[in-house]
Amino acid sequence: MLEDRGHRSTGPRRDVIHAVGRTLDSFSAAQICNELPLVGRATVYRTVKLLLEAGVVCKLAMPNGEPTYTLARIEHHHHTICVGCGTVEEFRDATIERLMRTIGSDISGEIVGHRMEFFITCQDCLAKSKD
Amino acid sequence: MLEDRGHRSTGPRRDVIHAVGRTLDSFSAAQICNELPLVGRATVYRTVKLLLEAGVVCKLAMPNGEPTYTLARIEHHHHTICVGCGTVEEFRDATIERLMRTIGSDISGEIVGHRMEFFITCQDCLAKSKD
DNA sequence: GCTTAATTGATACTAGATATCAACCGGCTT
DNA sequence: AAGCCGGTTGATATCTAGTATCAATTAAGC
Repeated sequence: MLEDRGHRSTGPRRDVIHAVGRTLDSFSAAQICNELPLVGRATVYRTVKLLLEAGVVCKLAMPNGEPTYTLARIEHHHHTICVGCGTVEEFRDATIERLMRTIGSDISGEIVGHRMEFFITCQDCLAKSKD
Repeated sequence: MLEDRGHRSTGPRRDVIHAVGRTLDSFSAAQICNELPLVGRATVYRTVKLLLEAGVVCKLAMPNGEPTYTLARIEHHHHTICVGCGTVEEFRDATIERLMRTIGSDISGEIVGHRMEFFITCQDCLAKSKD
């Protein structure tokens, strides 16, 4: 429990964090609420927000706009989202980081961050679509 | 009114489209509702959705996640969003498009689209921050 | 002008998320 | 071990963005 950023280690928080840790690729706040009926909705959202601020999870939007959270395993990364099955994966590419630096000159103002998502059809879905 | 994609040209729709056309960089659906108290909320959302489907406007998320719409003046483009004043601008760079093609090999699966936003501090805000 | 199907808008509703606030409890002190 | 105290909790209410319903309206073709 690497959380203490000035916050208390409480039962509900541990529960939420464990539930999040158990997820494979992505999860929604509602999902966590279902898994933990004993923990209040508000607490789930609050805890997820803390994790978000701590950089432990990422919040991103599915192609249809529905918000989703994912565990951030890699420091700085982007995401691939399969439009077929919704699977989210982390992805990092040096080319992108290089691009960010070179592109700075094309933009008036100072780049302070960026967000980038790739919508893909994953191998599994490609295979399935061949039926 | 380049709208007719199989939809009727009605008063309320024209109102919404004019209101959208009047916006400078970005707008929210709620904003349009305020400007047009005579038009029902549902109709505003419906019309914006039509414009979205027609590719006339883009929907994107501000740094805080709040959804915003912008007029799409350029065919395929990305956005810069000033974290200071929230101004949204369109932006297009051949380097990015090239990147998309080269990056395909790093991703397992087939890229069907991408989303990319730059968070910046614009010139105005940079100037202001020097006080 | 008439017909008809698309459209409208009031209302209700959903989902994601935050505000409120009294009760609660983690962590420290003693 | 007992006690304090502010951070935390969770039931509830509220908010924002957006969609569903459905009777009443209206655009567009005849």
